[in-house]
Amino acid sequence: MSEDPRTRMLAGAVDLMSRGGLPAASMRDLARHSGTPLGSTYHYFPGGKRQLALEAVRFADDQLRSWLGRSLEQGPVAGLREFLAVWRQILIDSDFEAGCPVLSVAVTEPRAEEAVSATRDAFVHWCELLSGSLREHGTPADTAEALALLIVTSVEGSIAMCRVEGSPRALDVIARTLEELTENALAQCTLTRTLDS
Amino acid sequence: MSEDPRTRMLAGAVDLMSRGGLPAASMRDLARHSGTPLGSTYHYFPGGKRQLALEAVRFADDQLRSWLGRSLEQGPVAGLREFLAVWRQILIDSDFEAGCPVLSVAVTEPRAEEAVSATRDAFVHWCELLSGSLREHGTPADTAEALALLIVTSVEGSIAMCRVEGSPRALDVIARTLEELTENALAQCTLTRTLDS
DNA sequence: TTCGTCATATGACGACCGTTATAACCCTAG
DNA sequence: CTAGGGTTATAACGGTCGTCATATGACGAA
Repeated sequence: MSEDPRTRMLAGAVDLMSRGGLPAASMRDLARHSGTPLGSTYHYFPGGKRQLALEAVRFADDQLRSWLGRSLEQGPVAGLREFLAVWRQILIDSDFEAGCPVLSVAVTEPRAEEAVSATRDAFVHWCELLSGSLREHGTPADTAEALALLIVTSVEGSIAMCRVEGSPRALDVIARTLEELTENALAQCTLTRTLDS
Repeated sequence: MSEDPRTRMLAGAVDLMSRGGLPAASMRDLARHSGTPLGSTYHYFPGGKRQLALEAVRFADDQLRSWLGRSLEQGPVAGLREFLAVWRQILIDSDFEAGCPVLSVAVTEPRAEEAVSATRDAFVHWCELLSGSLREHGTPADTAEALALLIVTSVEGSIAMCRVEGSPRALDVIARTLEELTENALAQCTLTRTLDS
């Protein structure tokens, strides 16, 4: 609750962004929402809203990468489950008013903004974490990449769909399919390895 | 180019929305963009921006449903290809500045707005069109629904990802996977029917 | 022609935006 | 205690937003 103001502002910006994209995260709302004075904003973020948006996206990216990386130590399926569980919790905790902050910025901002390239980095990071874990467990590189991309994109789409439906249905339905596909990719590789030996 | 002003405004609103969500579609920009006077906006849309947003989402929904429905007459795979091709074209024609207008509104707007429930309707419509075609070709209902949901969500996520990447890569990669999954679902059902007879 | 209706044009209103300047405050160093 | 830099508070700037009132034009009906 009482971290340093700068971190509080970043976390607040992530939360506001996840509810309506960057336009919904006004400097005044952000100051009120994070319990910091409006005047301080430009003390911590001299670059103004652009810098704040950029750092907020990276903040959300780092946070999810940390969660995802830790749970991937227990294998790709555990990582997938964590990936899904995190977003499901965010949806439910916010009564389906919040979604993925990275997607919100990706959709909302003009493509030239630095914050947008940070969203691309975030998506790529998540894909690489997942596909890397799949490859470590024997999945061929192209299959791993395709499956990781399918996971990230369908989860992002599902988050938005859940938000407008006011229900975690979409996320739960694709969860089953994605788990099957992942287990399938892993089983196929163990089969291959068995045949090779 | 010279349809009635009301339709021009709706099409213009869809285009602006697809580039940065509803906040990016200001009434002034829309008037300029669609070649209609600002004062006329409230003549055609007395409900103001809310009504315009609602109708614009339905407009985009109807348009895609028409395209999708027509191509689905040639089977689920043809429909899937059309679904992907439409978005790919929009991305490329706009130099990756435009995405899915429905997703933009879904992410941008507070959940209480009527326009948001129109986005939910759109997503549901597309899922139903796809899953309906799959069922018509013998796929079991639950499999059809899960696959259709996976298609719509992953395509939506991919559109956003392509936009920030400035490349159709994501869409092309998931296209292959989705086609395989669809053909698999169809093959499995014909196999089942063969065994039954 | 005169009127009335539909469409276009213009300008203004209050509200909020991002941003900045400036004044008050706290707290540690000397 | 005093001095001074880092932080907080307040007010204001120009600009854009959605919205509306009003004025001007087009044009068929009486």
